[in-house]
Amino acid sequence: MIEDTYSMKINEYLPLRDIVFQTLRKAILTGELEPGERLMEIQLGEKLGVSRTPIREAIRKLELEGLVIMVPRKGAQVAQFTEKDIQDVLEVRAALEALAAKIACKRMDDRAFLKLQLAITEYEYAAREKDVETMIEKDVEFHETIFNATQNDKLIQLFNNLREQVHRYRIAYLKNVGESELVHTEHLELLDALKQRNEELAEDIAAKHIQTQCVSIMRFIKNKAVITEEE
Amino acid sequence: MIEDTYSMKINEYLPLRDIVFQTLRKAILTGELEPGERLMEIQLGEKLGVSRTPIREAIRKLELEGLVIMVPRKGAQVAQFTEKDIQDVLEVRAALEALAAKIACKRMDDRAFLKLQLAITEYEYAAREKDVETMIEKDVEFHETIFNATQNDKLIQLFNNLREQVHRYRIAYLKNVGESELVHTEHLELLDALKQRNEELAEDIAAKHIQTQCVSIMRFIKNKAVITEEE
DNA sequence: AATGCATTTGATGTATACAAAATCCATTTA
DNA sequence: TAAATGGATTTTGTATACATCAAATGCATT
Repeated sequence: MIEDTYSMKINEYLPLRDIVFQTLRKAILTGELEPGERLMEIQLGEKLGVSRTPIREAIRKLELEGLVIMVPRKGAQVAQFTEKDIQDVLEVRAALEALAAKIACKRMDDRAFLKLQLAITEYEYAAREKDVETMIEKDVEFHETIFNATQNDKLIQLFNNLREQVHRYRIAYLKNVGESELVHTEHLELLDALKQRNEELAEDIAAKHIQTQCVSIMRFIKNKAVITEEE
Repeated sequence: MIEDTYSMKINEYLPLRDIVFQTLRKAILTGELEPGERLMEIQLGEKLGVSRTPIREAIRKLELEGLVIMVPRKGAQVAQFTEKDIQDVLEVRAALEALAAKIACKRMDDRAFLKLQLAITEYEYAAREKDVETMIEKDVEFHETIFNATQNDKLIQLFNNLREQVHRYRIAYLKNVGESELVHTEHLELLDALKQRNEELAEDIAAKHIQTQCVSIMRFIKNKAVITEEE
């Protein structure tokens, strides 16, 4: 009873700054706020119905996360994300996915395996209906399950950070049927390696999987660049 | 001339929040602010001679970095860092060091090799005089040189973050002569592997090097726990 | 003496006020 | 006509004021 009240309160209570933080973050990641766009405190405050204080505190967090950059005496603007930034992030993420796969090999139990299998299957269903939103969701679920299995909180934290950094570029590239099937295949392979408890193989597949993504995203960006230039 | 003025201004101008951020961060990492200690805004503001606003914004960043945790309606307190946290961080760092070593293998030039050699030598000199401060400095320099050689900004950023997370626990364990010699030896081995451009070997040594550190720090903490209990 | 309730204190969360800097636009001058 | 200058406007950086909540204190009652 006491725990119930307590946990309720935790979920219930959210400072405005955290709501603003999540709101702005989502807006940046979905592209609603475009790279280079200025984040003006009063304007955002009016839009969200809060004062400058929570806005500023949210911006401080976004700043540390690298989603916005501060120009002295000019305020915040949405960070530009170059191709190199994406490659850098994915290079690191590949290493972390490999690490996660290695650790998960030791620690995953049947329940976790079933979770992975479910995510894979639901991904497949979504892919058939070209429901990209759900596909991404299930893809995230697949990787999240592996990271959670490591029980390494720092690793999980970094994964969440890196994942979101490239999120905006993943939204669209899965629309390509070829890519989406490749993702499916690689997920199956990884699950298999994990079940075999073959650490080296799992590491290898996990890293390669991200490298594949990197190539896909790069291709996607290059195409998009051409498209948006026409607009 | 214009560039000069400009760059001067960049270095010259620092918002109070950033000064406060760096100050508090250092205080936490050096242990001046102890784990569990509350960070009260008014009190800190009086101490540092600023108002609550910059204090709060600094705390938001420390919060995202994981150095302080927020208790709803109770404010910030210095994060407790358990043994598991250290192990988690070092497990991740080992993977990142391995990645850095692999990439550095491809990219390091003679100048970088000389920098490493210099750091190693200066470390050795400092070790002879039991100048722990300089030893740590040179150790950091060694690893930093490798990470910088990767030219992967995200990797460098994460390294800086992880490095600082365990900094407070490294201050003392190098005092042990045996540990300090082991560090020296492993640095030499890594430099050798890098010069050979042997990626697999370099990865391996780099990861093992951090694992060694992890074991040392754990041993150090266990000893310290006994000591501080007596106090 | 212990418990329960009211008051008070003090801290956080949020909003607003003020100052300095940067930007923009119009006017002026060469 | 183009460049420069000066003031108005806007925005950030910082400080302070107000509201809300939590815990502590103290007093009264049992």
